[in-house]
Amino acid sequence: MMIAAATIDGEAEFTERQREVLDVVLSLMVEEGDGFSVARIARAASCSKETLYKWFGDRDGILTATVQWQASRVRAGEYDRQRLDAAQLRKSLEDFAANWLSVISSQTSIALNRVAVSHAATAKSRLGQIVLANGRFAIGERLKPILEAGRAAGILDFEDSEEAFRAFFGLVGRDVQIRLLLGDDFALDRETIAGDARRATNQFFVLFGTGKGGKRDTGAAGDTPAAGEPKISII
Amino acid sequence: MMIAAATIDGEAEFTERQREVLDVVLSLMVEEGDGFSVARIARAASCSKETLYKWFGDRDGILTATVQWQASRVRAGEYDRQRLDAAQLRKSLEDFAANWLSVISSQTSIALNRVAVSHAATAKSRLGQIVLANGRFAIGERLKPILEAGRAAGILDFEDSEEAFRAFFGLVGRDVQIRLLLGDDFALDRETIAGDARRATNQFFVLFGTGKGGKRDTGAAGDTPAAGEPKISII
DNA sequence: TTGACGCCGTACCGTACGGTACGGTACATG
DNA sequence: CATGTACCGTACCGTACGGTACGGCGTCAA
Repeated sequence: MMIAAATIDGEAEFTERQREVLDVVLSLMVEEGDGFSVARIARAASCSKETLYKWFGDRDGILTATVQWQASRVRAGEYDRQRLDAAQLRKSLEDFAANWLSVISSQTSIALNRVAVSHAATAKSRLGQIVLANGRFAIGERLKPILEAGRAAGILDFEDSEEAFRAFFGLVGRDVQIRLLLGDDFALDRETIAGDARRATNQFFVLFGTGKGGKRDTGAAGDTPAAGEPKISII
Repeated sequence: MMIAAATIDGEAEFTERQREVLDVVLSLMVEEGDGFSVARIARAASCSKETLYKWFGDRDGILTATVQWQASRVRAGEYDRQRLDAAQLRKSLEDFAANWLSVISSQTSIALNRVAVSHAATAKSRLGQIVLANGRFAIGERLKPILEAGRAAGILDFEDSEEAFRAFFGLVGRDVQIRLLLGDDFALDRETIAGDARRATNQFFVLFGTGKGGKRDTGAAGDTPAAGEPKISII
């Protein structure tokens, strides 16, 4: 009984043992996509199939719980936005971009997105919605206040923060995610990520900056501080 | 015997009957993802499973042939680049963007990309590479000469045409493809596509235009000519 | 007419999977 | 100790799928 439930936003409550099992499922996803059987999960996690079905209902419930568990795990990292000058805003955006690039290029994110995409074809799965809510839309809701603060401070200029965010999204991500999802294993090391983040931020400032304090160049970045560990989530 | 073979670039040769069958497979993909059996294909296409296996080898061969058939089908549409002034270049890019947006938001493209993404998890399938070659990289190779012509004419300024293309790619696509792949069924009608294409082109000119003849605004587009039918491919 | 060929429809086979049931064990509670 | 609970390991079941085999039919060429 007592199937572990959770919301689309990833607010799931799992026991310690359940989290262990879900981590095993996650590693299976990374290694084999979603082409593994429930029996394989049970073997890898040293638990019984009966327990898995009792906890999560069915196979799709196991995958859903895994995605929610991953989503709820990395919820930390609030970007400070006091002391807002152009340099500070630029650094925030750059960190944000680097962080997001490191997330979407991680094996975990690729695996989760692949599974969610393949399950999105058959509408009877919420995986796609969950990944969207905790990926694309979560970072949108987290970045837009920063952009709006930049506008309030006279550093940025745009009408719709959603549109501004989507432009930033495109400048940062470009073709990275679709290429990775389709199996193009091109390298994306720390230096590349940092350079891409810097370039995207520069381009964003060219498009939406007011000029009050921002440098302007659209070329490739030179030396730039390495991005920190991923603080924002997700998927 | 005689399994129908084709290259990664989609240069496949199929008989009329084979093409009929592959179109049926394509419609099945659109309707049900890749969760259909070979028996289902045979029933829907009124052919025997034995014939399918004879033609395409195995199930993965059927899917691969379908992707290649779709890729080889829509190979038309070469953008003219004589008479290159800024307005002409701007229109080319705008058409290109609108065209690509209409392609990636089509049910066919979404279905094919979903199948390719899910199969990219297990390395024993070429689907991801085929879609990449005929999607992302094909449009890159088709657009970059246009960009370089614009640079040669003094209208655009960039160092690396690949980087310029990727910026254009990001400005046009933004979050559209990943949202659609994950099942976010948001509307993308002709007017929206035309407006997005115009906005992206404007932003691209802001970033990479020399100013020799291009208007400059980054805001949302007003009235704009509707995009034509998809002329460039693909997937 | 005969035979070869290509294809359809269907039956068949082995397997692997999702899901359930059951026995056994550790532990906690009274 | 007795009882209940939660779980593991394994066996089991029904089904559905990938892949193969076979009979039959239309076509075409000799």
